[in-house]
Amino acid sequence: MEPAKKQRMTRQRQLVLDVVRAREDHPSADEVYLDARAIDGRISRGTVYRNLHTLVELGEILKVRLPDVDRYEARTDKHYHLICSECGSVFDALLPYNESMDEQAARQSGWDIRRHRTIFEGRCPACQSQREEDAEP
Amino acid sequence: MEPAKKQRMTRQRQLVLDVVRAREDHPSADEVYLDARAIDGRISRGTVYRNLHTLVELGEILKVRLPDVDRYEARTDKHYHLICSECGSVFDALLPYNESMDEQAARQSGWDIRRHRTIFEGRCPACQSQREEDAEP
DNA sequence: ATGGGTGCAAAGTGTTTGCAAGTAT
DNA sequence: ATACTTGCAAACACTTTGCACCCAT
Repeated sequence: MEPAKKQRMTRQRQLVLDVVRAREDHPSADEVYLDARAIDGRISRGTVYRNLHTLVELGEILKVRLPDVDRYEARTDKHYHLICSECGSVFDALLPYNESMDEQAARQSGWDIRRHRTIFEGRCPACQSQREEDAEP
Repeated sequence: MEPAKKQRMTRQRQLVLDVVRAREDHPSADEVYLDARAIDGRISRGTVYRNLHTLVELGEILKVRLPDVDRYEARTDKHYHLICSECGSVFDALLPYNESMDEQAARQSGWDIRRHRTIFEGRCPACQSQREEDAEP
């Protein structure tokens, strides 16, 4: 295992953390960069990417792997996500994390299961109402 | 909605399909390309990517979205996956697809949920035994 | 002081696409 | 004959990285 070097809290790292915490949605790395850039002006994309990784390692934020890009959020407990296949927006699901699925999967497979990640796909309320007209004939 | 043009079954498309069907694991696009290339020699990466997409649309194969790259498989029913965080190998889970989670999520969120995708993360049996020595003290 | 962090820009990775030629129907 | 498909290579989108300088501890 690695020596686990001690991390510093730099101005930039704090800024990245603040930006993620300030957003209710699930910003991509680039969106975090743009927000941070609006405040710092000199911060670079590389720094944002590096700090997002570091903060995930530190357990300060969560990375959500989605079809197109990775997104980040300040909520760090295990939970599920909903993604709208129409507009691409992402929300946290209310449905509680199902621990027993990990036990079941472990028992059946012989794997040492650490966790699972679940993403629900569908249409969000906004996109549903926007499409009331094109129902099947 | 689009006109839905009629697809042709070209030699290359058939080859891509055959290659995915011939593999028990979950090959990436590039792995499919290499297998196909071993048989065709003239097939290009672009063609493999295009045909993987087409075959997914046709429902002939399934795309599995994983952390690093997308992978493909011939099994097309809804099912879960296990990924080993050590060696990266991917397996189908035995655990049955839980339809009621979609209903629950829909009820709670007001979304029109079509499906969910679940990936279990852990260590496969091979990697577990390979590491028996570094147990916690 | 010193080793982790930053900004910059170049390099990677995996995937998509424009185009002229080829081919399934 | 028609229009979908191919091979090629260039273009893309997102992310990582080498390097010299900087700064939190």
